[in-house]
Amino acid sequence: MEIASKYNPVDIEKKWYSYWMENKYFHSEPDEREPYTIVIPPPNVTGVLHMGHMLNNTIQDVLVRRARMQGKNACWVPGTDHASIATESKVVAKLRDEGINKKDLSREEFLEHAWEWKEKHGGIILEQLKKLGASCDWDRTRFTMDDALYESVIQVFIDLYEKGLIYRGIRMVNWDPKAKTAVSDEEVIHKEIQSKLYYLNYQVEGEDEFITIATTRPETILVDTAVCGHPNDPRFKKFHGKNVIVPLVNRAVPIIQDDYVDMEFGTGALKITPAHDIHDYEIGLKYKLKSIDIFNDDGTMGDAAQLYIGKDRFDVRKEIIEDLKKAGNLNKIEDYVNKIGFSERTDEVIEPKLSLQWFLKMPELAKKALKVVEDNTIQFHPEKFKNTYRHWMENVRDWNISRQLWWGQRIPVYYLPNGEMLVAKNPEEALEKAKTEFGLKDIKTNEIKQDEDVLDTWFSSWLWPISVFDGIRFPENEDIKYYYPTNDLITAPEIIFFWVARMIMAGNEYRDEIPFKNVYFTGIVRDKIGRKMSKSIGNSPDPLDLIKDFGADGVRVGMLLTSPAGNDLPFDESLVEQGRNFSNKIWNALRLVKGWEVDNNIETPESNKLGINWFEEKFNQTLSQIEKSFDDYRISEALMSTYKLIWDDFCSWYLEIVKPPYQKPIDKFTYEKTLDIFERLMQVLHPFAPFITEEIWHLLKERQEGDDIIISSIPTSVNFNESIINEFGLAEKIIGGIRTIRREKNIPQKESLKLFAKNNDETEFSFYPLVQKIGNIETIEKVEEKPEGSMSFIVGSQEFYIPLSSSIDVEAEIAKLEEELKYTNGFLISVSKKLSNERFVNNAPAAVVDKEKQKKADAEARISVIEEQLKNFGK
RNA sequence: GGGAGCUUAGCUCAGCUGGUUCAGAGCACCUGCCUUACAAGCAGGGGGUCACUGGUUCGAAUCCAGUAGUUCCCA
Repeated sequence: MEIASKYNPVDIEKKWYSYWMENKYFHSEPDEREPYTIVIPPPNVTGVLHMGHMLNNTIQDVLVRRARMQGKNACWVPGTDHASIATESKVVAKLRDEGINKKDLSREEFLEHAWEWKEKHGGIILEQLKKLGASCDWDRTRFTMDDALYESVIQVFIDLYEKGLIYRGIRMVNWDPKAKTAVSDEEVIHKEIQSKLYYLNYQVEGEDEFITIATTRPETILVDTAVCGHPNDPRFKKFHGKNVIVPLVNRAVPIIQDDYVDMEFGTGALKITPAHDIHDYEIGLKYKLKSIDIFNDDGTMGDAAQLYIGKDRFDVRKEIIEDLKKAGNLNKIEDYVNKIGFSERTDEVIEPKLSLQWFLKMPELAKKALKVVEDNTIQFHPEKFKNTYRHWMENVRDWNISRQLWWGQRIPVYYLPNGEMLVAKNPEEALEKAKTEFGLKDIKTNEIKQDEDVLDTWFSSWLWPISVFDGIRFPENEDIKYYYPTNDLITAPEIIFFWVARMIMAGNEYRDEIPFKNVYFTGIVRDKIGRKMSKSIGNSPDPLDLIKDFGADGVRVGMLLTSPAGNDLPFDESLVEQGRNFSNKIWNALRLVKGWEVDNNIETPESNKLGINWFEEKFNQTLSQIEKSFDDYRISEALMSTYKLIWDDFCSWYLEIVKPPYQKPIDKFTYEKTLDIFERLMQVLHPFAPFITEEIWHLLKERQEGDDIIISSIPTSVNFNESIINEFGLAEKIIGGIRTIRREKNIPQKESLKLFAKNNDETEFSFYPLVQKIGNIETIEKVEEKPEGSMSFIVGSQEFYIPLSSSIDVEAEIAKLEEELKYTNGFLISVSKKLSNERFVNNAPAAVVDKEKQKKADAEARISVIEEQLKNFGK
């Protein structure tokens, strides 16, 4: 068979992915087997695949493929979420490019455009995931605005409303003037910003005096409704009960006193703007101050400002300072660093704004959701995220669930002409309820108005593990009963509150059960110098290019090799290069094995038998480590063990041991054993590198239809004989000794050597035939004395000699021995010290003391061997 | 301002209940090899006072306290 010397993934990956799809291997239906379920963290319908998705979905695929090979009924549900803010703004922008203003469209017309956009761009990420090898059950693909999921959200809203957990209220909310909607606290990112502190003089009404206030937001003074000082502050006591004049607009506002004010900050005087600051708002409530909103929804000045109407808030800030300066009210300007909130979605500066919003009460929901994590009913990996989770849960605030947008589930609240409201699944039901429950027998459809707002996208995502199985609408359906709770959730710590916490709440509330048993938090993929990968910096490679260049397997392996749970992944192309090289290594192992000609008449050489026996033990030892790593969710560790098992143990040792001489045939037993081992290795690797393993699986042996690695049973570890592995370790050391001498003396591998072992009580090394083959050793014999003109090395306390034709550098030999003697003596001293310490001998466990005694004996034996050698050199 | 975490080789990290080779792995680096599976390779090698200080202990990278640096979360 002719096989290319370099592995070429492109065609192979395409071939197998379609093959798996055709055979429905990713599809799952409930049956008698144990289920294994993962729901994908639904990517934004607006997004394209980035490196974070690659890492996250690779891990999911590894777990799903492994579960499938363990005989579980594996189901990985894919899908997308509607991302109301992001999508709506994209659609608005697209319409703008076409000369259409959203304001000119009806809600229905706009939604038509939005759906059109979704149909066109919505599936991109999912298609890209296929290139990565993701074995999602594509027949189960869901979208948070699908009818079933939409209805589920509405049903849940109604239910929570009826339970009294949802309420409507005027609150200070985080207003995003770009998206023109409120966002939740979790969607605000606070950043330190270099700004200015402006000191402004307010004249006291009827006096010649001024009060100086300090503010970072001079543009809001126009709607100030008070100035406040600390009750104990002598600077303001005398003004109590008087008014000050707000500059420029010349409005009189009261001087009030409250201990909220920090006397040390600024001038100790605080301007109060209840409509635009949460603390001012509270003071406003306390002193019954008027609350005047100065801004329009887009962040421009509204009519209430009286001045600068229609201008942007940041432009006004510059302008008003000039005007204040002219009017003589500007005292001074200082540099000042403060924290400003930015919208997570649009990066716009958040405007605190009073507005009428819908909220979900959190304390009760949070309490239960905290408990299941605290008691490890749900396990976090790594565990440290429990702390973050606890902290948030214990300080949780009500969730603002309304968004002033159109793209999303419209809030199912209907207002009657008299201002009363009701909740209903749809307008028809609302009408019915108005008639029956509110006694409005003659009311008409157009007299009932539905709330204009939609629900926060997370208000659909939090139901995801339930709603993808339609478990909200039909709680007793077969799917939800079988697949829920899901097993593992793989996600980023950034959305632990947005999503993870809320899914747990929803699970408790609607299934009375946790949504998943384990949460694996991935890190952030960063570039070489530690920056987060982002489109704007342009420091992210295109994942699809990477797959093209290095193969999906190479990318998967490369990413996972250095990515422990919860740790950031500093991405470097050398990683995927390593992954690609690994594919190539395996590929060439295949070339070697498939190049062998089998001769049924050859006996199996002793060295091969030894190699095979050793590898079986080693395989099981490593397999048990891999299993343990998986149990602990140490995925990268599991991969590293697999990597070393294949590269080091199989390729570098095993294949070299059993490899027949050039152009000589191989015996049947070794050949079949080797195929068998190779096959098992590919199974162990399959979850990490699905494509190349499937290809090799089919190239190794003739397969019946349906005998595919993806659905094969992954090997499980059995007991292994550690002493065989240890003895092989000694063989490795002997070979190492031979190689060192070859290198030092420049003796090529082709030139065979003789090896002598000092005859002593040491047990016979069973691995000698293997040493002979790998070391190219003609004969191994026992001798009483070191042969003339030979070099030596020691393994344990066994001496070996290799006679050389060339002369020996006696001085160098002596120096080497003396060096070693010095080290061993030092070691002996430290061990002896320990053993002569009575407190150690008395307090340490017997096993530990015995070990130390053994170490001492070994060191002594070794010392005497070295000393004897030195004696032979006449020292 | 409050809380949590981290600090081990040039880089990314292991190191589970203190006790073999407890100072490790991969990559990077250096040396020698185009050895007929693989130069996307082979065989070797160097490199760390385990942040610092103190404590507990027969014994500390490991447990405790403090200090410094750093990251994240919350306000």
